[in-house]
Amino acid sequence: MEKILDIISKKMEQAFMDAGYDASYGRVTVSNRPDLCQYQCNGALSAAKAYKCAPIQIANAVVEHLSGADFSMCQAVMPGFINLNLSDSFLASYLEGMRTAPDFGVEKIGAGQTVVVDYGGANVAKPLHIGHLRPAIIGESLKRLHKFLGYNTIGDIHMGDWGLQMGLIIAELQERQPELPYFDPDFTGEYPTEAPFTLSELEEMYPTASGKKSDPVFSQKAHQATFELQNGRRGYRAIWRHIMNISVADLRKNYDNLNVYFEQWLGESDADPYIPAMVEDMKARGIAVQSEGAWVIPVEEEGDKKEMPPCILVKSDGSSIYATTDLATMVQRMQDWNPDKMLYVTDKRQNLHFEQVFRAARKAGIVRPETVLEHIGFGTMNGADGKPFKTRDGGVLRLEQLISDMTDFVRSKVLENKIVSDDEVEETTRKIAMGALKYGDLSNQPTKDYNFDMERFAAFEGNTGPYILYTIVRIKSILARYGAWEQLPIAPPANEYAKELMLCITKLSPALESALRTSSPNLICAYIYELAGAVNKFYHETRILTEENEALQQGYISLIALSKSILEQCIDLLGFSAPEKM
RNA sequence: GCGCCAGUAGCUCAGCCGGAUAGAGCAACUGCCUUCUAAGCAGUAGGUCGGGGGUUCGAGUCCCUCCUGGCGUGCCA
Repeated sequence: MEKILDIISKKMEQAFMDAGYDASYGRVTVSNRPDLCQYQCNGALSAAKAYKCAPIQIANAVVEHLSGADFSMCQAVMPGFINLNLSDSFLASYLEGMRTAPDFGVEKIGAGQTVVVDYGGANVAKPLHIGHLRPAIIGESLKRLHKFLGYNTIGDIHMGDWGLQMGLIIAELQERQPELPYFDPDFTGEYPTEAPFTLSELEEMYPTASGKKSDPVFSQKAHQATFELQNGRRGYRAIWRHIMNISVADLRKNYDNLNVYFEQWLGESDADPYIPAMVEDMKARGIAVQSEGAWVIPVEEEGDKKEMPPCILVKSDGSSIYATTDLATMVQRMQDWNPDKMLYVTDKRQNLHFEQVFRAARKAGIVRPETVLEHIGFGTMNGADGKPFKTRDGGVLRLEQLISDMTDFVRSKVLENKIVSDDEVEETTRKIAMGALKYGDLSNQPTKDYNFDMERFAAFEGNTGPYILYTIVRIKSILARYGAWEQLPIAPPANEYAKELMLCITKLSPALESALRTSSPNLICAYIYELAGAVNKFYHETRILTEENEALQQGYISLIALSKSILEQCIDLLGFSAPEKM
């Protein structure tokens, strides 16, 4: 469906032309003075200079040429604003269009395009910690938004599964259990199918090994093991598969728990096979040059304001680096999926790195010239005190722990309210906790640092996830009591609160498109906060179930039903869902 | 040094391509439950939009400059 602003802008542009002015002045915006009007056009003000006359004259002339039953009011006011109100019938028919169209008539602007969202960054053999929360939540939301707007979407977790960490674990395992067949170079039989360690042992081994990096002997062994693993040593590959199996199962469980699902579980190891040919090609074509012992891709460009260090492709010791892996991953993605857009959701401190990699990719022709490459650099999540998040003993907080803290907090509130039956407490708690956590994160601009304050996120008032959920639950409750509501058409607004709500509903498309364009799920949050507010005002001022005029009541019901559907759709884009009661 | 980002109410943050009176939430205070869930609604109070210049009919928004904070700046990811 065409957006309302586009519909009225076209009419306004036509009116400007009919009045003898350039159509470009006819852009209409949502009013910033809702007490005066619903929509406004400021074009007469900017046109005044070009046409050397008073803005009010232009506005008056334009209003003369505006026509149609779509407006209940259009007037020119000093110094030259053009104020507009939609007619009730137009509003109702537009909403009825949204109600009956698939996906509320939101235009599929991404149809035919493929986007890859790279948003995991989890490391194998290391439990997810608090730092993995933002990429998971933001990435999942951006992926769902793209999908809703018609893109073919591929979420790729891009695990860290190939570096020194693997060598460290292998070296550590060898010290503990040297008798294992994996370490016998002459072993030719089948390796055990059972891993020689459990998940918790694995999680303990890695930090232990990591702590021994300063020991030159151990460090040498770890580097050697990494090298041999990457060069295909049979026993080490077998250990690696054990680590992967155990670790991926655990990661999957944790991401499932967050309602985060990846289409692809690829990692750095999957990019590895593409590296040699890519590097050779870049050397041969002169894209990569030698510098200070390394092979680098110069990426500085005309007009750079800052120093742009080259992108290092091969380190001076001959090994590859994260830029190499990222470029090779692009090769794989272009070859397998040929995406039109790639989004990287990582910490904003990697901004320069991705700037370099993107430039290198374009220079080397790895991606098409029109392929969109975007780094969504998110800010740091700090503790409630504004300082980096630490546990009491100074360690890194595990993601599981954070979720369980939030869940416990929410559960006590749910029990306190005594609305939910005993057997539904857990499911309800889980949904509210997830809503609180995700909304608390996503309602901030992704690029900004923010403070994680459980008290505030799970507070059941104000601009929070639970407030949105509560709004949905209230509507559900009424609809359940009312009965069959699915076929009821939208009626013209019966009161001011209904009209406000209806106007708010029409802003769905622009809100989602802005969110996509700027990669900002917080715009979805802002939209549903406004929508929920409009619903609650309407709810408070209008008696719905006791309304005796049947036509009026049906209009109320269809309106809140549509509101509920949109709210539910939007929170699904944010990655959570509403309980039945709360 | 250079670059990027931020600075808006006591706190946490919105503010779209420059438009009319800078908006929410929290905290504080005040009303509204025998009526669809009060996790709600309504209201009061709270601002030199970091400072100073400039452009414009009009600046929180654009330009310059200064101050403060965070981050980055060739072989970690």
